[in-house]
Parts: sequence; C-alpha cells; structure tokens
Amino acid sequence: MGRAPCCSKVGLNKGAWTPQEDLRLITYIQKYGHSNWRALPKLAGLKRCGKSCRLRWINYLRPDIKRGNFTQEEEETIIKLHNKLGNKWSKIASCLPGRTDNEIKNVWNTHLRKRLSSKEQSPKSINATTDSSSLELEKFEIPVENEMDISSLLIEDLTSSHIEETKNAEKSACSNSDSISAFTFSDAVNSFEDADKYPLDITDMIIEPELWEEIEQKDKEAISHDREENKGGEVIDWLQQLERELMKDANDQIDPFLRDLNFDDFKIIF
DNA sequence: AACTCACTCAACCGCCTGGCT
DNA sequence: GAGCCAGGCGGTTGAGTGAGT
Repeated sequence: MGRAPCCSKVGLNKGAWTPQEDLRLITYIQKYGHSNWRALPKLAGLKRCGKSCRLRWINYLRPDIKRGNFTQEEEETIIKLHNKLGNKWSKIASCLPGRTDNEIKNVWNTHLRKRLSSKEQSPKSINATTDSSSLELEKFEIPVENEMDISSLLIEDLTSSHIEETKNAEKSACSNSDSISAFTFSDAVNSFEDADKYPLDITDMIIEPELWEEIEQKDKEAISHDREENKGGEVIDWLQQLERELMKDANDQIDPFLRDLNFDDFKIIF
C-alpha cells in the first residue's frame, strides 16, 4: 500500500486553475501571507490542496515572476549551471531571478537538452568561438573535489549579474505603457505594494463570500464570452470585464475598496 | 474540414528533508 | 532517538495547441 495522500482529495478541484481561484488565492496571500499552506485553502475558501496552492503561487502568481521567452543569456546560464549542478532545478532557479524551477525544468527538457545533444553529435560547434551561442563549457571544467565551492562562486557571480539585468529589464518593460505583454497579472498584484504608483492596496480589500459567488457566476459568462472573441491567444482584459459586470449588476454589494478600483491599469494574459 | 502527430507547459505525484515534540 | 508533519523538490503526466497531411 502506498503512502497516504498529502491531504484528503475528496471534493477538491484538480487541473487548471480558474481566474476566480487565482484571484482568491492572490487576495488571500496579499492579506494574510502563506505561513501555513495546508491550512490556506480552507481559510481562503479554495477547493484545492495546500500543495496545489503553493505550486500555483510559486510557479505562476507570485508577483516577481518573469514571463515570456528565455533570453539567450538565461539559456546559457541554465546550461552552465546544469553542467555543474545537474538536475538541481531549484538551485538553478535561484540564480535566475523571476524564473521558477518548474519553468527551467520545462525549458531544459523541451529545448536545451535537445539542442545540446544535437551539438554533441557535431562537436565542432561546441568549441566554435565565433558562434555567439557557443556554450564555453570548457571554462567550467574543475576538479571534482572543489566542485561545490566553485559552483557556489559561480552561482554568486551569476546571481549578482542577473539581478542587475532583471532590474534593468523590468524598468524598461514597466516604462513602456504600450507593452501589454510586459504587464501581467503578477505585475498588477505586485504594483499593489507600490503605494506611490498606485493608490490601491489589495491587502485592505475585504471580499465577502456573497461577492465571490457573484464574481464566479458573472465571470463564467464573461470569460466564456471573451474567449470566444479572443481566439488566438490574444490578451483578455479580464479584470475590466469583471469590473464591468460587477458594476452593472452588483454595485450595491461591492466593498468600497473594490468599487473604487481603477482596473484600466491592469491587464491579464491567458 | 478532419485527422494525426509532435510539442509545450501547468499541474500532479510521491519521495526527501528539516523542524518540532 | 523516534515519530510526525509541512514544505520543498524532481520526475512525470496529460490537456491544449499548432503544424502537417
């Protein structure tokens, strides 16, 4: 007989998270934090297990998540660190600010491993110094007995340089108001913490159970409608839709903080 | 248009680890 | 030291999607 599940799965949702669940999780964590993942779903009114909530937060909803394709520098960093650390995805992720272990693992398994194995079949390309994408793996050949120490130094070096790069990238992305793709739900939530830029503080939001029900019912229609009109992976302004529906039909039930939200500043990407 | 196939990536599963009693 | 528990981690899965036929 196998190990018992981490929690009772009876009656719990599985599979893809809905926007309603996301919003509920974000709101709860912004307000109360996540000191106890196991208790969180119940307290937040989510029909999910704690692990699922933790994973969703860490891999997708966390404010500092960096979305979009990996840059060449990031890919090279992954390759170099994987060369030294192996499948220590969380350690590799700690060197790439805004990237998650899951994301890195996926990139490795889907792109980098294949690319490397094809390069191994033609060894010339690995040593080709004229190729800007060359891996320079020989730079990291070190005696086994010193491996961990040197890896630490490597990690330190990479971390500091990537933190700087990430900061710069984020600055330029946020300053471009046309760049919808650079402003995600995560950014929106993150921005709640920046009171100078945005007057709203989501930690002050009190959303009553009745309102959640209203959100869920209204949003089912809104999302289904929007998805019909946004085939092809285009941006859905989900919060705007939500606001529109809420203001139309449930204005007298809305908490004053929610009523005063300016959703124009926020975009959601699906 | 319908079908198949390959690919991607979010989410799940189960083991490991460390802290607490 | 033993047992329990929660969180963390890495491997794996499967739904969704796009390309090709």
